Amino acid sequence: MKNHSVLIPFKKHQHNHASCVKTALEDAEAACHESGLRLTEARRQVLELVWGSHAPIKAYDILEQLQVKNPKAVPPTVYRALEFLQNAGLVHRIESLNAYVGCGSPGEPHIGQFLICKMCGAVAEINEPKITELLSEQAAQLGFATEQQLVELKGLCPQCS
Amino acid sequence: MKNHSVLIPFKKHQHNHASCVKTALEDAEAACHESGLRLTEARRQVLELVWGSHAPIKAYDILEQLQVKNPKAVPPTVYRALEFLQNAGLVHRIESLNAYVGCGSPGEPHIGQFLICKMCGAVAEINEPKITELLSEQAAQLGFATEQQLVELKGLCPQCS
DNA sequence: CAGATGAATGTTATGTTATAACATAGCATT
DNA sequence: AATGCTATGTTATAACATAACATTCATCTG
Repeated sequence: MKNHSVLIPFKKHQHNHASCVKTALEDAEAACHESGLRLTEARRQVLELVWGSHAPIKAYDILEQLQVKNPKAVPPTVYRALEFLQNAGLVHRIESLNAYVGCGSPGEPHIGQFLICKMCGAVAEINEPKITELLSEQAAQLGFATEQQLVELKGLCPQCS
Repeated sequence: MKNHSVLIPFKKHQHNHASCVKTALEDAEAACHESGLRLTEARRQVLELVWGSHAPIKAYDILEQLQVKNPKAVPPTVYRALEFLQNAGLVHRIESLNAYVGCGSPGEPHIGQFLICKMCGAVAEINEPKITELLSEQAAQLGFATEQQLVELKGLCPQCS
């Protein structure tokens, strides 16, 4: 029984990484075209690097890799691209790691919940309305009007536990 | 009807800040004595500064205030104290703000959930088992064994909304 | 197609957050 | 007093992020 709320499942070791990145980039192109956003070369390259690592990747690691193809890349280059990609709903920032992951449902802004494996670093993104609703509801009982939710769970993924 | 799961409620403007800090420090002393931990002067001072600000306070702001009383304080002074206080369950780090708040139930390690007001910066800490359980449960359905939970909601507190 | 406009990128510098690594001091037990 | 452990002092630097201003590029408009 497939759980449709899983946006990025934990990956099997053997999955075809190259084609999975390719698909993500094509989806991103489509989503940007759809909404009139410009997925420029710099942005596309950063997105490719983010997807290239299934574990969350840090800004300066992106920078280092980016500099191979683009020697004049500097921190603002990366942070600007990441900002764009986050606004476009193409990547998420993992607050507890200062790192970034590709988003599982590009183009549709949504509330993501993240499961982060302490052992292998893999991340799964889920979008479980039950969680979202319970959180908003509990907050509302205290008179708090929720605008953003941050949910990050750390533990062991199926393969590591 | 009081909700016992609220560990640190949003404060009224008029509450007696000084006595509220004093109580927190006394509780901390007691909790440390209980568990054989040493609440040294440096640690006590940092804890006092954290409680002195009801909004989350940043490490370098703590440092600046600490230096008034202790001119040789440097970043490691503060970060070591904060690490101790976190392990002792006396303060929590708010990941999305890189800042720290006093813990509402000192000494008892627990999973805290935070409501953060975007307007005034106030934070409320709750500990709602329903949330904790739902998160663990949903994760478990994907074969993920949760060890830590991070829940931070941003929005407007009762006074600001 | 020339010129205007705004978005994107280049560039330099710096701000902010956090830790490594090693030396010294303080405290508790023998 | 000698030992060993915990805490603190000290210096330096690592890691993360943005400000501010200059330049280039794409797109539109007349």
